[in-house]
Formats: sequence, structure tokens, C-alpha cells
Amino acid sequence: MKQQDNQVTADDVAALAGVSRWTVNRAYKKDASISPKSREKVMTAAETLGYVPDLLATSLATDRTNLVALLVDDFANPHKLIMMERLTRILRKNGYDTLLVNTSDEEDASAALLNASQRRVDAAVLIGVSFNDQSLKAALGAKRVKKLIVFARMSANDNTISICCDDRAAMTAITQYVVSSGYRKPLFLAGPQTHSAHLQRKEIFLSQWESITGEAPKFVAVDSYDPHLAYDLITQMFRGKRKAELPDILVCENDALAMGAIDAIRFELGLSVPDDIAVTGFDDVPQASSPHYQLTTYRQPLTDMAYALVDVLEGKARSKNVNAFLGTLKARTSA
Amino acid sequence: MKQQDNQVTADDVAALAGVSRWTVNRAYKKDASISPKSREKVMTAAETLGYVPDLLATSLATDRTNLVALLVDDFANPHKLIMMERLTRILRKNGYDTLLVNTSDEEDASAALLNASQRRVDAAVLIGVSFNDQSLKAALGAKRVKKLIVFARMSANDNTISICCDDRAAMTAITQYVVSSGYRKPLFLAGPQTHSAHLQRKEIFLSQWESITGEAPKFVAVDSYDPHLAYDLITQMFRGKRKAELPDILVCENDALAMGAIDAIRFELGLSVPDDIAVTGFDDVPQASSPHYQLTTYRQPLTDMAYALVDVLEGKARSKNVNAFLGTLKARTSA
DNA sequence: TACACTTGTGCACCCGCGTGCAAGAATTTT
DNA sequence: AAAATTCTTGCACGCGGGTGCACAAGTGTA
Repeated sequence: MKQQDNQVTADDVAALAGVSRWTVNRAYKKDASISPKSREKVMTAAETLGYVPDLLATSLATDRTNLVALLVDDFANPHKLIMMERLTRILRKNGYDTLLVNTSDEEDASAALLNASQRRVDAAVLIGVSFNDQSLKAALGAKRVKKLIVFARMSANDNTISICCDDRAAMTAITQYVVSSGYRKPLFLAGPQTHSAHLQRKEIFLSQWESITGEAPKFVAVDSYDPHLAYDLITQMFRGKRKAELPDILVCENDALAMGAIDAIRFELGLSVPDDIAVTGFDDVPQASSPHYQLTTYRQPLTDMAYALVDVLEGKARSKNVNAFLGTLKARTSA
Repeated sequence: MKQQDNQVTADDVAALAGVSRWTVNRAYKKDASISPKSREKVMTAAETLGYVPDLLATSLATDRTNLVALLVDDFANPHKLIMMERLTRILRKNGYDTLLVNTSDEEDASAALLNASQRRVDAAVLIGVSFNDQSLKAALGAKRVKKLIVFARMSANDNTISICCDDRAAMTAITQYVVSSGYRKPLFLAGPQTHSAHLQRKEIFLSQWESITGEAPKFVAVDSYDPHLAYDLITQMFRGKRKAELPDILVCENDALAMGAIDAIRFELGLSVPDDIAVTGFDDVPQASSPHYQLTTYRQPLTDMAYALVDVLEGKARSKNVNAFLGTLKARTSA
């Protein structure tokens, strides 16, 4: 590992190939004006020297890094793992690398973002949940983040590009499924209430339900998408209640909450899912299909969404926001 | 978002502050020779202009990127999420950013690594599992990765730095726990058999068990750390067997396999964990503590290990490999 | 006040590569 | 075969900032 200290540069290749550095350069450009012969010479020289262009210098010269910052603030949700896998793979396939920025520590979040911006990322992609409008503004502030993209979540902020599935259609599908399955006393279990309210799944469900059945359902919320919080809340709310006082279905904002709730219902309250209380989630995390949970949930078309992200990065997105993705309801036995 | 196109550079700050660009530079260097007065001038000028040093240019000039590539090849294991959270947070706290490289697609893996190396990462950290010695060599090849670190796993490769807990001590703890709990017919459930065999948890368990009880236990392996594979394998192996033919405990190489196994034992075979067959895991993923699993497992000291990683990055690690971390056995009800 | 000395500051040059232009080489046209 | 094109190639300059050195300014001593 010593010979790596003296980096092989384009000059070295040029010397070996007997051309100028700029010709070496052209050999690597797809549609450059260069004779096949000298491109050949350059390539073999590069091969023997083990030359690869330096992306740092390239980025500096072109003002394009092909780097995307992925901001994640919630590592408790296994769905994040799925998203990260999908995004990194598809971004890479399209020439982008991913900078993983952990914003779970609120104090360091802006520092981390600033840092990413100092690396001139082409875009920052938020797949977190508790980004409120304030932190979005901070992100858009003096920093030089060129594009701010909110992935898998609606955003009300105008300076932001949002890529997500059609939440209204999704919640409508869930609502209709729940209604047509005969449930009558729903309780909505929501996550942090930090977003512009009218964009949330909760609001959509409540209004959908009301428009169908004429009754406004109840709801509760936890401070983060942490299964343990859901577990504790459900335990505390339901313990000692008579069955008539309990809902017959728990519609959860995502799978993480749903799984915590199921555990609480079964192990703390000794009740059955779905016989006593049914449960639905959102995301279709891998664990949702395990025999323990068999969670009825909704799967977003992550791959399509990732490709849409690429389109946005390349500037060839048709419209500013892309919110019309349709997912699929995964009906299992939890509801 | 238009004014950001004309980047604020050190020259601009210099002009406003009435000093030279190099003085601006010194203002940002901790122990630079600069008068407090001009540093003050520079800083206020930078403040009003919203100047921040460009890390791209800095990296190019200093040959130090403060960037670490995190190579992940197994996004099915929730433990990866924990590791990523811990590592990104602690690395950031120490001035490093993280490049997330998805190497789950074997064909793209080397390309992805090459790409990361072209960004001159200061180090590549492998938290994957199926890196065999071959791909390690490839990683160390013509690429200019300065340091290759294998995190949370032993490595036999000499060109590699390994940071992990003392697997021998860990497996010894598990073995002793299992023996002293009265289990007599263990079966070891292992993951991919790609590593130098003598370093693996499986081998350690087998030899430990044999040295204590005098009997060599059986083992089986799956091709990846995927709960579904464990589920299918256990189902297929155990179905229709009489109880005397079954093991009384399943010692699994990690929690992902253990949870798949538990599901199979309960839902496919209709048996009880731990009464019919007990199960142990490794990692202590968040789900391991859920009431469903209550998995007896082993927790590695990830935070300490992450700090050790920082030490290695800064070159102030005492020895080359740091493999002596001691974790803790989490005894729950699954065994 | 003259001298030696300790800061503080400016500058040339470098990191590795991209862009636009102009001169040279190869090819076509008349 | 000479002129007009077209294709190749070399080069100056720039991206934003770091390093070592030389000189200027500030401090102390005799």
C-alpha cells in the first residue's frame, strides 16, 4: 500500500502514451473530438498505469459532484433500511454516490447539513420524518444545497421538491378496506405532529372516514415513530378498559407503530389481533410479513420513486413535485 | 436559490476584510500565525458574506477528505441500521462524513468501491458480511483506498484492519450460558461460509462445546443472513421429526437468523420456544427485545468500537487490529 | 536611537482536471 | 496539385484553497 501515495495522474498517462494531458482527458469523454488511435493509446497506457480520473478534481472543475446527501433522522424504523438500499443502488446505477447524513441528533443536524453542503452535494434528500418547516428553511438558508428533495413524504414548503406516493389515494384504499371489512370503531395512531396538518395521513383518514360513515374517528399521537412508544401508549390507554370501550381497529400511520401496538395488544392486554382489535400499518417493512404480525399494510413503489428522484436530479422531471405514485394495499390477517 | 450560483470564495472575504486571501485562510486555521485583530476582521467579513470554506478544494489541496466509505452488503439485517446510526454519528462528531456504498449487488460492488476510491476516501469501512478474501483483495488492488477496515467482524487478511468484539469470549459466554442452562443437544445455525473458517463464531462454538461436554455438536448453514432462509431451512429440517430427533437449543450466528428460526418453530412446527426448542442469537437488534422474541443474545459495544474506528482513522490506534472488545450477554426468555 | 528578534502578512506555486480557443494535421474539394 | 474543409491536438487559464518561504511590521533590549 505504498505505491498508492504517488497518485497516477493524467500527466503520467500522457507521458506514457506520448500525447498531451488534454488528449488523455478527451479519451475519457464520450463525445470528445479525438482520433480512435490516440484514444486507444491513452487507454492502454492508463490500463498499465492503473489510472483512474480523480473525482475530487473533476468536481472542483465542473461544479458537479454527482453526490447526493441522504438525510436520515430516524434509525428506529426498519423501513429506512429498505429506502436506503433502494436509493443507494439506483442512484449508483445512475452515476451518483450517496453521502449518509445522520440528523437524529437535532443539535448536530444543521451542522451535518452544512458540512454536506460544503462538499457541494448536488442535492439533499430527506427521508426522515421530523423535519419541520423550520429545519427545512434552515437547510435552504445560506447553505449552498442546490436542490432539497423530500422523499416518501409530502412537503408543503415551496422551495422543496417532494417525491412520494399519493397519500390520499393510499389512505383512501386503506379506509375503504377497513370500512368494507366491517370495522366500525377505528382509532388512528399517528406519529409526530410536526407537519402542516392538512398534508398528513391522519387528516386524510379522518376526513375520508367521516365522509363515508358520517362519524369522526378518534386519534392519538406519539412523539416519534418508535414502536416502544406505541407499545407504551396503547398499553396505558387500553389497560383495564372494557371491550366496548375499545376500538375494533387501530389504523396506524406506519408499520413501526403498528407492530408496537400489536405487541402491546397481545402481550400486555392479552387480547387477540385481529379478533379483538385489528391493526393496519403503512410501508410494508420486511417484518410486517412475518407470521407474528401478518400486518395489513400499504407498500409504496419505492423503485419507481427512486427513478423519479434521478429524473429530478438530472433536471428532466416533468413537474416540480411528483406525488402521484400509486402503491398497493397488502391485505394480510391483522385486519 | 439563485444567488448561490456565485459562490462566496476566500477572495471575496479577503476583499471585504481588506486583507489577502491567505490571511483569510489563516483565520480558519486553529494554530496559525495571525493577529487576533485581523482574524476578527476576517471572521466578521465571512459572517456577512456567508462564507464557508469549500471542502472539495480543501481536500484536493491537502489530500485528506475526511470522508469514509461505508460498505454495506446486507440490508436485510436490522442490525445494520444500528451500526450505521452509531458510526455516522460518531464519525461526524469527529469531523468525518460518511459515503454509503451499497455492495449488495455483487457485480456493482467493485465498481462502487472503485468509485468511492476515486473520491479519495480516507478509509473504507466494511460492515457487510459476505466479503470474502477475494473481494477484499480486489478492494485493496489498484484502487487508492488508504485504509481498509473490517468493522464488527474478524478478518484474516493482513492488509486489513479489523475492529470487532472478542468473538471467542463472546461465544464462550454463550456456550457457558447454554451449557449451564442444561441444554444438551445444540444445533448451530450459521450464515454464509465464506470466511476463513477458523475465525468464525461457528467454529468457536463447536470447539468450545466439545471441550466442555466432549461431544461435537451439529451445525447447518444458510447462504445469507436472511430470516426467511432460516425460516425455510428450519421448517424443512424439523418438520415431521419426533421430538427426540430435534435439538433442544438452536444457537444462531446472529439475531436475524434466530428470529427467522423462532418464527418457523412456532408457526410452522407448532412448537414452543424455549420449552421445546430454545434459541439464542447475536447482536441484540431492537426487535430481539420485543415480547414476541425475548431473544437471548449478545450485544457488542458498538459505541466503543466506533471510537476505536476513529482512533484508527487518526492513526493513533495502539495496535493494528482491535479485537478485544467485550460485549454483554443479554439473557432473555428464548433460552 | 540603533540593533536584534519575534510575529504577521503577502506571494509563487501546487493539488488534478475541465473549457474554450487557436494552431497543426489529415482529408476533401475543385 | 493547390485550396478549402474538417478533424485533432496543444495550451493558457480557471476551479478554491494549502504550503513554505521571504519580506514587512511590531516588540524588546542595550
